Amino acid sequence: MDAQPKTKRPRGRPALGQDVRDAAFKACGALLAESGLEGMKARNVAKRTGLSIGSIYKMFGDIDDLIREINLETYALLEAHHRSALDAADLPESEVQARLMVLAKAYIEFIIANERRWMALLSFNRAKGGGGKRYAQTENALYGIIETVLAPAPGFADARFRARAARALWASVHGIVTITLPNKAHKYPVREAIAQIDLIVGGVMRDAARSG
Amino acid sequence: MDAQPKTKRPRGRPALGQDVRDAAFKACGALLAESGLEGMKARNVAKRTGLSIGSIYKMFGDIDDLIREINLETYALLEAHHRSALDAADLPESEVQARLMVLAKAYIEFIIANERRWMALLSFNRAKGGGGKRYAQTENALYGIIETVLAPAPGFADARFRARAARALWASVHGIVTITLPNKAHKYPVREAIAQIDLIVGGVMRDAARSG
DNA sequence: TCCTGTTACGAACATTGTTCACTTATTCGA
DNA sequence: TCGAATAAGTGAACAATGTTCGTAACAGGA
Repeated sequence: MDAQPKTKRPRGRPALGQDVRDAAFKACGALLAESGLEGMKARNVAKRTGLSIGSIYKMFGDIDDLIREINLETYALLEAHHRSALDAADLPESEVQARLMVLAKAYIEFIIANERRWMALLSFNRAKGGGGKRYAQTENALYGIIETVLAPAPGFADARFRARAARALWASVHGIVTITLPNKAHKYPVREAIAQIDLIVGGVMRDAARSG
Repeated sequence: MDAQPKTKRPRGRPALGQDVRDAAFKACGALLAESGLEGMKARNVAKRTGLSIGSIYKMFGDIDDLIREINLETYALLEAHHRSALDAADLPESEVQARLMVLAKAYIEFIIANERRWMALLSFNRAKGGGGKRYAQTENALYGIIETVLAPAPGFADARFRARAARALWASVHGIVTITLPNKAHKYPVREAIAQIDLIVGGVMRDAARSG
């Protein structure tokens, strides 16, 4: 039901529909994947979608808003990728360290598969600050995954400690991946990143288990 | 001696001297500190120094080159700050974990005191890639400090392992600081960052001591 | 004094974000 | 059926900024 909206259209030229907006947004994603933020110019998006510059501005506000929206999508994709990797690994919940490594590797995979998207997110956030509440929400979702994985481990019974550890571990993985993957000094940057992550995660987990 | 250069000036209009270049570079630093990369426009630098735009381009190549040079200076300042903090703390070399925490706190202090400089470094490097060999060199100097501090700790005798651990720890601290300090969710972001760092560093150090 | 080579200068160009007066498409009322 | 009203799309035009390059300024030599 309610396939046809009961609200009569007001008079005036018909507005561009959600479908057009979606197409334009998709075009942005394609542009980003092809040539990074450099390629995501208002005029490029307009050309791709057959719209005028003015319409792009009507739909997305200014370019920064558009980039924030793309970045939000990137976060969502990242979260989805993490969840599906964890599902696919199908490890018992007691295998906490192994499950954390699955997440870390999923992060690396995601970055490699979505390099420009990821760079766009980082560089934009550094330069102009994050996107407020909606960003924070998505970040918390990510931390939530880690907290859940961490829960059964010995030494992580306290929820407050677990929350802090989840954030610390996530940030550490993020730092390692951010610094190591683009570093040309390593012949196998992925291996090196994983080794470093293993060093940190292993250390923290074993220590918590013993001191717990 | 050799106060006056023996090489006669070639004919032609006198070139802008190194002193002018230094002044212009300093002006860039001031501009950066005042208003971030946004303020470091070619025209602003020209106005500040009383030079023409053309001269700025002659001296620094394009704007990206200029930013890379500023970033290189930032790295150097950071390294100096680390070294002096370590000296000032005056802890025995055996107090490895405490000395690592001194370094981490020095990092935090530096970021707070040089917020825009630091953001410029990160966002530019994310967006356009680092500055090649000279960057790598300075980064290695930073890792070198940590390796040195790490050396006396039990479990870090192997040089290769120590090098990896130094990079992993540095990256972790970097990640934590990068994510936590700008995060408005925390009432005391500095304390939170230090607590997270302590969790990671403490875990890794104690684990290494036990696993030998 | 004039010539020549070097360098600084800044007007001019290209690109890109952004706005807004105008055109277009549609509905409503007569 | 038609014109008025109105909402929305359009793209020329503006502003800011990176970058280039023809020209003027300057210093040494003839």
